[in-house]
Amino acid sequence: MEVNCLTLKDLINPRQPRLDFATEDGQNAQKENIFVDRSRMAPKTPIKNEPIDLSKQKIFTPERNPITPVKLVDRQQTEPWTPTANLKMLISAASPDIRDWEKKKGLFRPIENKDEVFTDSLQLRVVGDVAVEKFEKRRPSRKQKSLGLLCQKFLARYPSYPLSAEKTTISLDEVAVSLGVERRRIYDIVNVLESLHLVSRLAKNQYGWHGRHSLPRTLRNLQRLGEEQKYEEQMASLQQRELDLMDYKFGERKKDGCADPHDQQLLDFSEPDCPSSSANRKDKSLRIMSQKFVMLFLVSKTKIVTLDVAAKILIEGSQNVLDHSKFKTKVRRLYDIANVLTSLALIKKVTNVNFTILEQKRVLSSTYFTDEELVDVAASVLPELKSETYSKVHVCAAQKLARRGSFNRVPASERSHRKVNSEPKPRYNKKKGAGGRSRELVECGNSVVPVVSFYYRGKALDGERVTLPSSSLDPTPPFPVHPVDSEYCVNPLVHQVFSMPQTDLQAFSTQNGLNRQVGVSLASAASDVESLKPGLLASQPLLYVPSASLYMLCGSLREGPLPEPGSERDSRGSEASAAALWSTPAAQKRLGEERQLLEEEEEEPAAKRQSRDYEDGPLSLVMPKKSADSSDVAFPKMRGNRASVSLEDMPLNSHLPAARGVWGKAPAHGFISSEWGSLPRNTETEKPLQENEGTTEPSLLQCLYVQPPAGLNGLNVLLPGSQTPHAMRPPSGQLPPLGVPCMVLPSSTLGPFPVLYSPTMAGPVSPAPGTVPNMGPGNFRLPGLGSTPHLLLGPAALVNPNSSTLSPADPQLQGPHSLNQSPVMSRLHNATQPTSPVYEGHPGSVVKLQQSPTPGTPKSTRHTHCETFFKTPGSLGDRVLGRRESKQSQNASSAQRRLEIPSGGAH
DNA sequence: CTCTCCCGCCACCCG
DNA sequence: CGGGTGGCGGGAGAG
Repeated sequence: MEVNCLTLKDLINPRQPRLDFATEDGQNAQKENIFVDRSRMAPKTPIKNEPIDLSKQKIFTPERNPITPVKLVDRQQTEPWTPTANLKMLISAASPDIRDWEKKKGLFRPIENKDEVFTDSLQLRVVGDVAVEKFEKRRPSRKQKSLGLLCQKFLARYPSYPLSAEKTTISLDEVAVSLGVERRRIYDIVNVLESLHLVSRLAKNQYGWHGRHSLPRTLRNLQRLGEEQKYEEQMASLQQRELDLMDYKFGERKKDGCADPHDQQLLDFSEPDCPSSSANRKDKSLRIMSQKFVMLFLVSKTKIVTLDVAAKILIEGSQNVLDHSKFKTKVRRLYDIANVLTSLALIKKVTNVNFTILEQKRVLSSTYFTDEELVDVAASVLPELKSETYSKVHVCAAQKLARRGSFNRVPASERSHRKVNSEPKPRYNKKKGAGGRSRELVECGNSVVPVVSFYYRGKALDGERVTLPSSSLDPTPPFPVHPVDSEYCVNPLVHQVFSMPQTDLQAFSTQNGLNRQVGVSLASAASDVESLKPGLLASQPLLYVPSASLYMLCGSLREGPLPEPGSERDSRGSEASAAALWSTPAAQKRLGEERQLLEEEEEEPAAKRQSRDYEDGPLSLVMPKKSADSSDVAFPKMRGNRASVSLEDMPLNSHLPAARGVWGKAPAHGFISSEWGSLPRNTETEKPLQENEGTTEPSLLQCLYVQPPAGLNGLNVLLPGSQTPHAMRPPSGQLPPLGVPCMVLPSSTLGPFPVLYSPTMAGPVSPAPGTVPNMGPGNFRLPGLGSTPHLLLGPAALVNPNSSTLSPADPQLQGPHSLNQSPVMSRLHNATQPTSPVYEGHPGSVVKLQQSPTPGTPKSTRHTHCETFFKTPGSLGDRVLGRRESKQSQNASSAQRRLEIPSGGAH
């Protein structure tokens, strides 16, 4: 307040801004994102050129607008003294909020300092509008300060696909200043980018920009790692655990204690990896977390991951303890990571509805997918579907559920249990009865909404869609698309969806280890909840609404040119060169730690990998140093080359078909990539949807609705289908025949959950009916997609997991992806191998029908590729600020504030 | 109220 | 050892 007063006075006399200000607000100065108003201090000098004098900087941040700090433009704005400017200043002085708001504006502006003109114009514009805007907008919303936006700005500075020859160095100090934020924020961004190898650390304060060239490869590697680590299984087991927990609570603990075993397994897994459970700082690094997080998406059939689930998995990976505080912290980090990944267009937040099924704990606030969007997607996928229909279905279903109370929000009272639980509770322990349960469920995973990411990327991100023919994102659609003409009917029978009996569902879920969500939802489907835990009730089967924290992978994550053999090599070459360029000791080091692992593995022959699987803990690969060592051991040969080497994913794939089968998985590169890659998708991004052909479009999300077999009472199943027709087919006809009338629902509704499959269903899903008999219980996945969730299980399976018959015969089916809950699966690393016998006999194992992604699949569709929004390569001025400055800034706070950036261009 | 997640303290560890 | 990094979690904005 006082400060404000002073400010006002000062403002009154605009011409003489008080330098004193700088000192006045010391505190504020420290805050991040606060922009220093250099202009006041030295109004005319462009900020860039000026050295930053932190001591002088003022905290005040008025923003750039009026006077925008930024450099610039000196005078233009200068005009601060224009009436408008004055007004602004006054306002700003008077209202902190306004000040902030202005700041934000600045942040958003394009960062390119270079475009002075641009900047200037913007500023001018801003100035003109500002007054008005100020009043209106008031402070920048918190969102404006988000890491995501900051990241976008950051990315806007560099070309997504820099020329191989060009080497761009990133000065953290400079960037921080440029963006007007504290360096700390930049670390967050850079760490995530580094985890994906978009940048690499060259030296202190210096990072090298690599761009997305190697992203596809990186993603493939991550996918592989994720598979090896059995993340998918972990997710499944996590869910299972929760289910078990539920049972437990109810005193119905499963006899087998499958859950326990699962847990145990998980533990086992993690332990190795994380050797010292040490919470080694590194283990917890954002970089690693980021990689793991990405792995989850890659491995997920649905490509949808909830932060809650991710957090749990990550926590488990490093430690067994799952206390609330840790969980909370993890989630916080995941949000940070998710924001960056979102900026990269690699993932997208998926949220359709405001209610969540299982949990209700969260109300979704943001809606990324509008009904319209969904419609578009649907249309693209299935031409037949009218968008209207689609939307109606979706909406209706949601509404219906809502009406039915499916989506209930958990009463606050119940929710509160969370806090209660926060005590160091043992994992899943809930103190609260029902309430607790609901929570648990929630955490597990909530929802899922299979959605096509690609399309949305454009909207969501609003960035321009970039298309790079060669480097486009992976075409692989997240969900398999069913051929239009397939048996599946697009019949929106929403109501059917609701009809599942709880018990059945529950049984399924429990027995089969379906996702918790699924199980829950199913259970809840039954209107009676009583039998079930209260919390659970609400959900309906099919429609899962993702919680706010739900994110989906955009596209397959594959970017860039892929896999054709030839192309791959090329990319490698480029990578190699890039690597070479950047091969500084520091960079190497890190790379070695993290990256190397990935790369090396890639090259590793399948056989080797297998052996190695055991060695490496799930997490180990990701882990930096430690892992590196281990990796060395494991993969000695790779090491030297890693840098140059790119991966040979292809070979691997071939070796491990099963593993890679899932769509989305990197795997199939050979096939998939080539397929996809070859398809010309360029620019699809622009109209991703339209492409449609429905069949071809991979990315769509579709859900197939399956009619329930007799046994299931009314259990309707939706299958996500998104594959292209071709893809869908199981390679060998392994697919079980599904004769199901299917409804196409947005995949989102289904989520990653398993679908129920009933033998009764007659029609074979795939054109070529698989030889696969219906195994009773078994999950199968839709053909074509790896992503496809495996779903259903035969009753038998339900009953006795072990008994379930898998068809061992098909190795493919067995892919790791199977949702199978059984923890056991996870154990079996080998499982990945197609041939591995391990699967056989695997209890309860889920059978994978096919790996959909099957490489073999012919057409892959292309996907739209998502790229970064901004491709501007702007170069930055490179002036790096003196480090000391930066340092000061830290202390002093704000050096950062300098905003040169203010360039106005908001994009 | 819960979900997000900004912000910045302060420990860690590198150079 | 100074200082760059970055884990961590309080606390507040947003819905």
